[in-house]
Amino acid sequence: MQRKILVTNALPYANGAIHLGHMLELIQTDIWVRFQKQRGHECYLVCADDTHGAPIMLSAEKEGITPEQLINRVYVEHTRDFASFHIGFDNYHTTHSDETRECAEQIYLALKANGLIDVRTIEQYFDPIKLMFLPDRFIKGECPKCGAKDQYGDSCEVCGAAYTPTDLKNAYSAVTGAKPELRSSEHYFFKLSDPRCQEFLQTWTREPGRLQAEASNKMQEWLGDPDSNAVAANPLTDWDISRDAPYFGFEIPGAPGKYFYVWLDAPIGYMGSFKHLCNRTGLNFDDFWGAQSTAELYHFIGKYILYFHALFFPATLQFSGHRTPTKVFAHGFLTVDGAKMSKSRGTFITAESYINTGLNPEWLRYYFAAKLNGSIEDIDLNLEDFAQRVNSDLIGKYINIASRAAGFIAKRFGGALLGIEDKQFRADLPGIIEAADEIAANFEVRDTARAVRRIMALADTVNQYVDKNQPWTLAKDSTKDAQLHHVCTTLINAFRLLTIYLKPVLPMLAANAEAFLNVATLQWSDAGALLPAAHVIKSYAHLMQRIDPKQIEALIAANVHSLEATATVTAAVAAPTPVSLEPEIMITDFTKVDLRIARILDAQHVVGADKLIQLTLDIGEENPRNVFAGIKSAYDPATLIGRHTVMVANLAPRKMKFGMSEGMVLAASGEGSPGLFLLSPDAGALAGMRVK
RNA sequence: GGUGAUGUAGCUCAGUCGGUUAGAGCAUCGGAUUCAUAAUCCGGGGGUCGGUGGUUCAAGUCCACUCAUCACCA
Repeated sequence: MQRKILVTNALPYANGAIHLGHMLELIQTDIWVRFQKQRGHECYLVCADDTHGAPIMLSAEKEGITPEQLINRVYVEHTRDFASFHIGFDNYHTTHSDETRECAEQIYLALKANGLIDVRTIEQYFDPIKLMFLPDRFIKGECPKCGAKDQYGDSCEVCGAAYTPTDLKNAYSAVTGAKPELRSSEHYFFKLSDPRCQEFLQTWTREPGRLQAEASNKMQEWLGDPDSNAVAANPLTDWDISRDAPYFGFEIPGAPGKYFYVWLDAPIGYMGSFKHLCNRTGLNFDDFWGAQSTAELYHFIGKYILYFHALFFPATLQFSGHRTPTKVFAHGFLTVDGAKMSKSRGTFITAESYINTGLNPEWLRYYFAAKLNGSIEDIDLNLEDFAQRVNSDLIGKYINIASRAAGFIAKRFGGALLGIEDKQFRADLPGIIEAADEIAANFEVRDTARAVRRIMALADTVNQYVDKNQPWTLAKDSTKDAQLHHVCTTLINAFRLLTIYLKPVLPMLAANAEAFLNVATLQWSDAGALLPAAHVIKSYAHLMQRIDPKQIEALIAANVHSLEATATVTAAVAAPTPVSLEPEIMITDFTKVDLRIARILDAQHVVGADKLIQLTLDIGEENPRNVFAGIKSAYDPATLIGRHTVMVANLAPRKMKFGMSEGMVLAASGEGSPGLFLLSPDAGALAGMRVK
């Protein structure tokens, strides 16, 4: 039966770069969603940038731009990073949108009509120069417990004490340095202390399957024990959902100068993003969010925001006429080499730096998949282990299978396969077909670590099969052609099955493997059948490069003191040597140049060429273009496959030493400064789009 | 300080309901092989299961305490 599934992952805050901690969650979510789609289910992944709040407002001000300008810029950066790691969002939106505003207002008004909104006056620190109330994080002072200086308003980094800003000694505003004043103001509260909320959450958080066991335990701490006769030891307090102007966010209906707190509209951003998708595609919003919805709804989050997703958000949904999440999936933190990510050690690794250093995003996808098991345990990225494991598993075990068989199939049998009986295959390589259900079950419960272990164990048995049958020996005896053909066909079929199993984790590699196998997009159900007799496969080209430990070193180097590095680059760019421009042209001259977005289908070294890389480019034509590009000094072909760039599509074909070049790709370079930089369109651009 | 987790080989991790001699991959060592990008196969070495105490015929597994790490809360 086809399931109807909506998935979200936590909204990244629009105030900083995407780093590998974000990628852990994005990759986990993407693998799960790709798996569901591959299984034939109706499944959507939506997310958005979280754009509201004081930090955004103040950051923008510091840069001398509007919050809108800031979040627009960050949106471009974020979506670029997601695309480069193959995160397949069905919609990536922003919380600063009409859709999110509509949802937030509707929810607020419904809660209000339900008697769950309370207004009361509270006292808060106020910056007398900036004329704004200060969030806890923007008040600093001396720790009331240990006396450490320059501590934030919520907790002390030196002694670990937690307190409120008013406890700080010699408090000052982190924005202006002024001494903050206590001022009172009316705030709006969501009445979580209402018995209806308490009762609902006590039941909801304990329902089997809603939360992971560890998460459910943790929630009981906040909710108190419903089985005890005493009043819950730790009853929920009402949740302050308003902030005073100036605040970058949505004004609360009927409350001039009051804005929704960013954490109210952030999860509602899931709904806003989905609504945007509905408006685009005609999906029915209420089928997924209405109180009567029978669709499945899942939120992937980090464990540190369980509080919001397992308590506040379900309660706001429940009492505003919506359905609640089917399940909330929390994951742990990412550490690098056993420690918190650190900017000074270079382990605070941004997604952008990972890609720019030339590392393949699927290496990271595989490594994370190999470690994620669906629990909320922390995950460590051990860089040495990362290189060894990816090289050994993916290249040594899995890809090697195709590589070992393909040569014989091409040279001896013209690329054509033998027909293999299902029964025969199961006898030759027991377990490979049979494992499909078990591996699927592992993916379903997000135990990708177990799935990967199982798949690699299968790859081991395939390599043992090669060793046992020694195709290279068979190849020397002309009477054993049929046997050789059988062995190699079995191997290609095994490779195809493993590709099906790995596809959620390695979508680009799988796409390239599909091209090699000359098959249509592989669905999970394709594991039920082998390739037919006389099926012809394409010639084999290496599907993935090994990790060179030097690349890891370069990655760390690129992230050490990343702030200074950025500053240096900016300075270098700011002082270019004066350039002499080409003679002025008219627009008609320019439009003669037909620039197109090209997707790099394949990139290969050119034997005998010092500077060239051979590119296969898709610009939406029937046949892909063959283009030679002089970018070998700056790019590793393997890292180019799958990315988009810009090409001159109407350049006269030119015969080169190594073949016909049907266009050129564009790259930036500077006189005297090293480096060569291919152009990339922002996320969303499709192969064949005109650039003008 | 309280609560929730985690701790198993050099590294990364399995270990179900308590049940033979605690497993795998990688790394390392020895051998084989040459189809494959030095890839692959066979074999060896390597562990007081963080520590202490308990329950039990039997504990990596259950209980108590304790140490270390992480998070949340006060």
